[in-house]
Amino acid sequence: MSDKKFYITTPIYYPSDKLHIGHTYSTVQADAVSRYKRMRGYDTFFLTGTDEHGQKIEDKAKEAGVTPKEYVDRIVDGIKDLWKLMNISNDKFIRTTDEYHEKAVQLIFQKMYDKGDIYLGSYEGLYCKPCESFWTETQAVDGKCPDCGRPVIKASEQAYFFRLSKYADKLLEYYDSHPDFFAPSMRQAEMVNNFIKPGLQDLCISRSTFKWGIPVPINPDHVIYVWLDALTNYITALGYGSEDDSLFRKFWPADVHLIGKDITRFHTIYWPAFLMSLDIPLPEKVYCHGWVLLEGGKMSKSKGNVVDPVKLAERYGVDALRYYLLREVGYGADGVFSNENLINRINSDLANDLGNLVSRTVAMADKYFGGTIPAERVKGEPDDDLIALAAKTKTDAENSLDGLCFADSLSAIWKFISRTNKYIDETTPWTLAKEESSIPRLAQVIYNLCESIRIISVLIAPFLPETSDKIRQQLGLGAIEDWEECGVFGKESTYSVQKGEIIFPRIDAEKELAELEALNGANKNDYPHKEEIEGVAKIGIEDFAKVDLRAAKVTACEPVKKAKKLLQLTLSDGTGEPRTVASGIAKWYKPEDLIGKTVVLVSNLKPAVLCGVESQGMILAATAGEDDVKVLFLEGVPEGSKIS
RNA sequence: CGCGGAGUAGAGCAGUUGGUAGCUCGUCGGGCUCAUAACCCGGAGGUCGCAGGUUCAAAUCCUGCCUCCGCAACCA
Repeated sequence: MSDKKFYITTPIYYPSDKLHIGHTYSTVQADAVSRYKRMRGYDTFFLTGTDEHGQKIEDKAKEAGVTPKEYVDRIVDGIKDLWKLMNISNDKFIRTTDEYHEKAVQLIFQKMYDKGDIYLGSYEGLYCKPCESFWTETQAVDGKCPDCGRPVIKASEQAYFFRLSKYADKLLEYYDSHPDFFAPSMRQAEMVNNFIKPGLQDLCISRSTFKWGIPVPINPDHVIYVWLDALTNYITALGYGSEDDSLFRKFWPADVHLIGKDITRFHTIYWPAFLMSLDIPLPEKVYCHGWVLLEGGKMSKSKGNVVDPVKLAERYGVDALRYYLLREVGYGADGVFSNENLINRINSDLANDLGNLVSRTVAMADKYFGGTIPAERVKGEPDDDLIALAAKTKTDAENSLDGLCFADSLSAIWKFISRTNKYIDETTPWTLAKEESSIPRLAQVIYNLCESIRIISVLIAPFLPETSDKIRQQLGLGAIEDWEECGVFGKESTYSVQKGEIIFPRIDAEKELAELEALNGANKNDYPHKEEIEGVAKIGIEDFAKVDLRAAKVTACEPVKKAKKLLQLTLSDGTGEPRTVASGIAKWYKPEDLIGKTVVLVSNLKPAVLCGVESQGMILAATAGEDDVKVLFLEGVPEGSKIS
């Protein structure tokens, strides 16, 4: 083994539900890099796992009538199966409920505490259980979580805090001296401007409102709260804080933390600050990839997209799904998933270009030479060009992959695949086969094709491991010895091919899409809101009577400064006193659309300050579509009329 | 003026030391027949968001504006 090491991590996933295509995307990327680094001789450690504590899981387990551990065990099994299915080559799977992790986290807490970076304070606020987040009064007016819209509960508790504020300057220094820390680099400005410059708040790192967590060592009434527990997995997995920390000494610091862009803040601010507090070196790079979006917006069952990675892999093959994810989504950018795109990619890139290239080459070797290419060969015109591109492709693919640009790397490889297909047209083997005298030339052509395909089999191995094996089998080759063999054109002296199954069968796109449509149609219903309506709890008339609804006329209206979504309305509600209400409808209405109209006012809503405007109530509007809101207008109703 | 990103052929994207606008898919036409109705070649299709400016020359630099997106923030 060489002294080159490589340590890469994925986020640890929260096992409250089954994982979806986005999680698969993260993990597949990490897998591709890991395989590549291993092939290049790096001593590689690839970590993934699950973040299993928290109130949400405690609650879900209670609902299901099992212990939290029993609950997560079931889901974690499913996650492990998914990674097995996707051919993920992780070296370790950490669970935050693993004993060594819990012990190490307690030790970490103690170290930070001893250093004076943790203090006991008190936390007051409104708490959203599903999101495990505290909100301030202004954030959660109306008693709803700004994130998910579900009700929040009042909570005030003693809690331990981490002195995050202390590390602001050191963080900035680190960013400046490590220009590659953020990937893509634009995330740096985002974090600095939004969080560090306005002033970092100390971070709450304990809870006493639930039990499902790692106990705070110095106070058993508290459990350690999410980020200190979760982020530290990256070092506890290597044995930090345990008797045997040899892996930690070998692999830390991490070369890449691969994460989704939504958790950038935690990995580029909190995590480095934790490490500074512990006097541990910081990771080299945090790569924040984009999201896999669905056609027409977010994932939703009623849209009818099949996004369960297991179903996709079963239907189209694991490598087809891996290829699609790595090829279709750009560096750090969001990508759109659609069945149609997936099928097109499979057909054109995998079936037509790659699969068919292997198929026609093997078929010719078989037909003209009975499978084994003779030793007597003659070189010819386009050979050098093909060989030159093979060499260039290797460097191009490497450079892109070193920079985590998966799509670019694949794109370079596919250029070579195209060039190889073209080589067949240029050399017309079927013509050569007709003349006895040109048989040696034919042998050379077929040999060059086999060499090209062998090189391709190495280049695609990090991305499509199964396909690489299948191809090599048809070429009569064994396992790949090492990465560098894709730089040697002429490595094999000859080939004895073995015809095999079609690697990527073409998909009849029209038929397939129709079938998917039918599948979705089966569980789609004609009333899209049915589910959500049924999910709302019944209330009595006395509850409804608490809400005072009044007709009110809009006398003035203007946009709220520093707010994109808010309009400030002045209403006449029959009391003679003007009322100011802020409403988040700027996207759909202009001030002049509203002035003079009569709207429905919730008149007894507790006032709240929004962007500097005191909003004394709210007006009613209907969510007509996913991104469409209609204010309810009244006609012929005097101001102040009670509505019930 | 909160911070940042982006607007290039029907779709998805490349393209900054300024110098005839490219790729993939789709589309149209041709070639070939080894192959998975695959492969290869060619055509059509863009006033490079808008308006100014610098320059012999701007998608590329500068200024202003419009639109979209992400983060943050208040969708009461």
